[in-house]
Amino acid sequence: MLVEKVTTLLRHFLNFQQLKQLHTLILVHDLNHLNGLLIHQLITSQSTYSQNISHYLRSILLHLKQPDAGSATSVIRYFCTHTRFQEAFALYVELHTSGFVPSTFSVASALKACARTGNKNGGTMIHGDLAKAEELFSSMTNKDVVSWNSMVSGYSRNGDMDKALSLFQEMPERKLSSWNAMISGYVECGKVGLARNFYNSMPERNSISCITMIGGYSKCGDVESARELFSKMDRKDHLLYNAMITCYAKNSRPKEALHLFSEMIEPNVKVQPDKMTLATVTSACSQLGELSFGSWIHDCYMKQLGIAMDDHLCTALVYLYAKCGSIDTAFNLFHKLNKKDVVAYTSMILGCGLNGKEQIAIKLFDEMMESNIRPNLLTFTGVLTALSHVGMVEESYHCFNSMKKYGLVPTPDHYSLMVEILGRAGRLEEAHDLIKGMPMKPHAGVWGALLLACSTHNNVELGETAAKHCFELEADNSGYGSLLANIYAGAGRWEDAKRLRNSIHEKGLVKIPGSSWMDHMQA
DNA sequence: TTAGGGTTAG
Repeated sequence: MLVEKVTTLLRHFLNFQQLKQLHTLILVHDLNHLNGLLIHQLITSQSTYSQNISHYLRSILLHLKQPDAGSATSVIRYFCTHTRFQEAFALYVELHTSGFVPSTFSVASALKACARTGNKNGGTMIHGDLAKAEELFSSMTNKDVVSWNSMVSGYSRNGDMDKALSLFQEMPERKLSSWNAMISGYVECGKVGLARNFYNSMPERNSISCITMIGGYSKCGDVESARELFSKMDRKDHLLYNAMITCYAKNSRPKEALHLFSEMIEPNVKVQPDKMTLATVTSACSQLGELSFGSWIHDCYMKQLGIAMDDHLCTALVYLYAKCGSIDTAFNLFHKLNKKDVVAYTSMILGCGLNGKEQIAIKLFDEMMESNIRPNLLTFTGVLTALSHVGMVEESYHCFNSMKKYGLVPTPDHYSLMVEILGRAGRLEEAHDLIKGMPMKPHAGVWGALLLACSTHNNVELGETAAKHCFELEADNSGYGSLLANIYAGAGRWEDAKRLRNSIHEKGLVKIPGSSWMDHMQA
């Protein structure tokens, strides 16, 4: 009697409070099988993400003695559709450790969350669950397209394209989304050519197929192929524009990104941008140091379109303002973030480090460490840049050496910064030793930093060594020759200086503005 | 009652 009553009630539209009351009823009367329905209603009654609901959903699931796969999948998907991939994956791990038996659907959802958070280790963990899911799948009597697709996407997200392909070929009725899952898998493992073969042989395509391909070309730097596919699409929605604008921005072609954006909003095209478009366009502005266009987006355009701020867009603006030296505005936005993550902190640290606010950059880094936010390679670029400007050698060493604590391997750029720091302090031999001990081949920027230091400290011998490497690595950059000539002149070796300057002149080399070590200082 | 494919920030 009660069961029917609660079930009927659950099929009606109820608000959060009413659903909570029903949940109490379910708990008291041990009507566990109704939890799935309750969870579904809780999710569908919400149009936006809410912290409240999210906590509540988690607690319902985790208090179940045996959470069913359907409910678990619904909640994981709730997090995913609201781009809370970390929460989605964390929930899956929690369920897993409490003995939850995964289904094909829950595995596919968890893998999606994993892929979007860049969590490779998680993918490996789920691999084991995938085998269980496959068992479950083979025992299913009436497999529908959704279950087939879940298996295909499960394997393709896990990088097992052989299995994904054989399942795909076995599928009785392939849908558009099945093809898209295959394309996405090949793109993910860097096989963009194979992805393109699939794309070409598809019976029909939608904008998702095209977006996936553009993303693949973007990742491998093939902007031209991306543009070719983009141009061929006759109906272009804002998602397609977003993908292409992102492709330009990610491949350091910010001008083309802005150009395509202006094309998108032209009166005769008039595709409505969303917050993703604006986040990407803001990023293109940052690359160009184009503050006026970016602040127009912030001050006018968002209001005009009725687009609300979100953390991604806000972070893009934080970096724009910080990089352009408007540290106060950057800070105001930074404090408005719902969640200050590694990207937000790094944006502030980089911006402050570049604009003479070194102490603030260092303070932000400490604050970030105290909040247990894991730094990444770019965070260290930011903090080392700040430290280099104030000449804090021992702190820099400490910082540089702490990278491995976070599983980070310093890149040649980080070595460049250390060489610059040691060089400024006049510790040239030490800088040279650091270069000699590098586990990878130093690029011209590393030797360039040493060469620059040798010129400020008048060290001819080491300067010659550094210059020799620079010439080898970047033969067409005359900046290095000029630096060495200055060193000769400073040491009174006028003949050598003259000889070098003449040879630069003869080769017709023009000093390239912003050589690579300058880029490191200004990037 | 639910479950599958894509694009955003340093």
